[in-house]
Amino acid sequence: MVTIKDVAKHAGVAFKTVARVVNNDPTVKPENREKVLRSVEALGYRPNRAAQMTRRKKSGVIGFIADELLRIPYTFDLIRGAQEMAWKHNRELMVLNINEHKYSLEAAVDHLFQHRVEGIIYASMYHRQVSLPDSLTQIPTVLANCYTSCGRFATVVPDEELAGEQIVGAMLDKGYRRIAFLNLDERIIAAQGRKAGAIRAFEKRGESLQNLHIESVIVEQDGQLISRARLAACEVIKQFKPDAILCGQDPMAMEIYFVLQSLGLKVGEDIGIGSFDNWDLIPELLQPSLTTMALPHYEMGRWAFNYLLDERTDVVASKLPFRLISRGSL
Amino acid sequence: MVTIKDVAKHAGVAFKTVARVVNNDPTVKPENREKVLRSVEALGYRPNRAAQMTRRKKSGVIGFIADELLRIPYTFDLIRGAQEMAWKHNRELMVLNINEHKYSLEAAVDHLFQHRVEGIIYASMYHRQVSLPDSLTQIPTVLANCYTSCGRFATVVPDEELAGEQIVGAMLDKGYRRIAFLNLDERIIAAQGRKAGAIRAFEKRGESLQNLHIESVIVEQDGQLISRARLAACEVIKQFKPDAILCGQDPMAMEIYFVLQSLGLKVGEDIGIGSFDNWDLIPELLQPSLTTMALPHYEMGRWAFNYLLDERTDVVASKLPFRLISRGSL
DNA sequence: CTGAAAGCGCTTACAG
DNA sequence: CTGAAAGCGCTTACAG
Repeated sequence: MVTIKDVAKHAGVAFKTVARVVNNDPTVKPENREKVLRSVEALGYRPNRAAQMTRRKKSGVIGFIADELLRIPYTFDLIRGAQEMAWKHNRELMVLNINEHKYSLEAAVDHLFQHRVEGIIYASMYHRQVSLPDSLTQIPTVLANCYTSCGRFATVVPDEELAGEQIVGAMLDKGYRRIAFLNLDERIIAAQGRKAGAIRAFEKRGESLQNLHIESVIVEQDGQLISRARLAACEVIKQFKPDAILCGQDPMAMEIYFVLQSLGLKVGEDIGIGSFDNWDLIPELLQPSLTTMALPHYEMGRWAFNYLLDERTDVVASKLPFRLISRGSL
Repeated sequence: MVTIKDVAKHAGVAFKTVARVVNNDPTVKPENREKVLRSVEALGYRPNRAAQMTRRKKSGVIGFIADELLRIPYTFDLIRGAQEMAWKHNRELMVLNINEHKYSLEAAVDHLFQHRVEGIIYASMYHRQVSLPDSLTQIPTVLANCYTSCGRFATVVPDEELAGEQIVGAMLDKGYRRIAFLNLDERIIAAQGRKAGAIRAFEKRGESLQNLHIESVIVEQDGQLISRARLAACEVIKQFKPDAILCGQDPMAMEIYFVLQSLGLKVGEDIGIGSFDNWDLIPELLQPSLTTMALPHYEMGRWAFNYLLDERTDVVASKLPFRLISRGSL
């Protein structure tokens, strides 16, 4: 590979001058700069990042540990958000996927330490509590889409409660009066927050809570998710008679569309449907297309990166809002 | 940060001895090895990868360039496949997402060269032709899920034709006789191959091609994908009267399920449904669940990495088979 | 089995 | 504005 010395010889200057040009040091005679630039071009020189890192004693690398417990399409936006910031600020993002079988979290952290990362983003694929090794306290660390019980790390998570309030508020504002919320498992933090938000929306508007039915229809049993969404929808329609249904996630909404079609009910006309996630193609593919609360994964990725970039050390718990995407189902 | 010299002082040996222990050089007295290991543990020493790379003149890094034209959930398996191999062989995988707006391909390649990558995997998110800068010929490069017209690079792609033959063959073997294939845009290589495979399945079994209807129902117009899947399904059911429908992708199959339900037809009983992709949750969420051909993204990621690992230079065009996932719809 | 010297490709710190 | 020297934390090559 061509080095700084090769370029120097080719350009007829000292290798230090080449280093100056490559690092945009302004104190180089324009004439020499030109010469060097031409040689760089001619030889195809590119600085050796490993050597730079060694000498500078700064890696410029931020580690990103992603747990792969679930495979949810939009979660990749967390990585994307961080990566775009990294690119913009000329930093490296070193992404490591961990999962129980293949790599331990410890091994991932060790790996990142070997690369002398200047900060670590630990991101969970769904909003939940995690527990992390103590070694992470040695280095600036942010948690994205998750939190620890110890409370020693800065975190950024979706504002579940606000999301619940917003979507239910939007439904009420559209004139829907009787809302059935088919929620996720209430042991999940998301389900708790959204439930509280839904109730708050009713209370703020002085609506009677008699007109709000909340029920968990996806529950975890023995490590498996069991959905009784279709059955629950049938029952709730018959007994509670909602004029709108709020679904805990878009895939569930898809199932509800099937139920409604089988009952001869038209979404957006006979009954309104709202949901959470903005899950891949599903919202656009349904007819009518699905109004849903998009998770702020991209924004969380950015937030986490910027926290590290700004060299912050405050232990904040930042909550980012969802984005209401209005389509035809409400 | 603690260095090899700190450890040496702490252990009372020469720093070279520490290096030997860290690199598992067997020619170290067990006694000294113990001493060093204890000091490594006590001081929390971890080798500095940048310094190792600099001196070894080997980066151990493989670059992975991912085009993000589309956001298809399972495409992440391409990265996963490569990453797991990298981990296993103690290599680094440096993943760079490119997209038209943010980073140019050139910039990504330049970035990878700065890191002295020992090989590059260029992966496309859907099977298509790409064009790549000449600079990539300077370094071992494999294309995954894509190919160039120049034919200078090794490639690994899904075997579209075999997939078409397998799924249609499976349908025929189950006793379905009249099959409507609602294909993707035929300008897409996947659609071409699958069509040829479907025809071959009929021919191999001596079935009349009168009983195979193939039609493209998702087409690109002005850069936008237009799906007329629902309409086309209605028409084809009325006119061609198939006993099974093969869908070009799982999201389309979902739409067809809605159509069939509205027509009072039961999937798996009145009519069989097959599909391609194994797209995220969709196949499992449909009732009955969807039989589909899973794309070999994970396998392509592994294949590409192994090609580079084995230091191959042959310009092969490897085709990997899909996996038939049998569920309730056939 | 161990160690002192030289060197990887850069940057830092300093002299001119 | 330019350059020679020293050094980053390791590995290589060699001597003992």
